[in-house]
Amino acid sequence: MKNKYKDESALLKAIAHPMRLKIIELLLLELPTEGCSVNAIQKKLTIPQSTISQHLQILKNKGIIDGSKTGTRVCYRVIDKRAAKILKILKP
Amino acid sequence: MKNKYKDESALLKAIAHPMRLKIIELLLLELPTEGCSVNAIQKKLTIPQSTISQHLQILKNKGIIDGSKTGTRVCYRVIDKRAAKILKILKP
DNA sequence: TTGTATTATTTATATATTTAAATAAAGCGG
DNA sequence: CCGCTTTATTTAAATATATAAATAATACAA
Repeated sequence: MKNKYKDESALLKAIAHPMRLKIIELLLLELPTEGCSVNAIQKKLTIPQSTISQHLQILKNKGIIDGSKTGTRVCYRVIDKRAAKILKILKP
Repeated sequence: MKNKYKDESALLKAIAHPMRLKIIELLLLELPTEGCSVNAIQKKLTIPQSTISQHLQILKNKGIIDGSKTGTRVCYRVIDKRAAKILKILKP
């Protein structure tokens, strides 16, 4: 049977968290001017680094973001178009 | 502080379930020809009535759907435009 | 009124998610 | 090499979610 919405719900579930929505917003909007590193994200939010890394891994595992490492830093960016579209619907 | 994404994540979380996505799809697409009652929904899916009712209450509590009762039946319909838009993004 | 159909709620259990601290790993500067 | 910075992972505990059975509530029909 088709139309089981398994993948789709997994995508939504990964996005459906206040912190992760905020992270996606940061990566979409402030990535050009400010940084895209974990550290840059952490400076914006007020939560421990490990928590941020964990959220980033959740997003990465679903293919919503991707990270490119240079030195010790990792620059994350949003690669799933649907995530960006959904964010625009939520905050038009 | 603004932009906490609390409401937005609650909306997504309510939608982020295979069964609930399917229910929303049914209500959006088959509501004209087929029925919009809990029973009509149950005939499409293969899960117990109580489970469907519970999913419907979750969607209703977030204002995603609304139900109008006539007799013993309740006709549900999607009232949140964002939910419909998100579904269209997921299944274009 | 009695029974039947439809939907909602309660209860219990299993599973998943969230969080932060602690620790590990990996690269760079001195 | 040593210490520092940056990021990831593991662990444990708290909280939330999902599921189905059982039960309740309601309206209608006979």
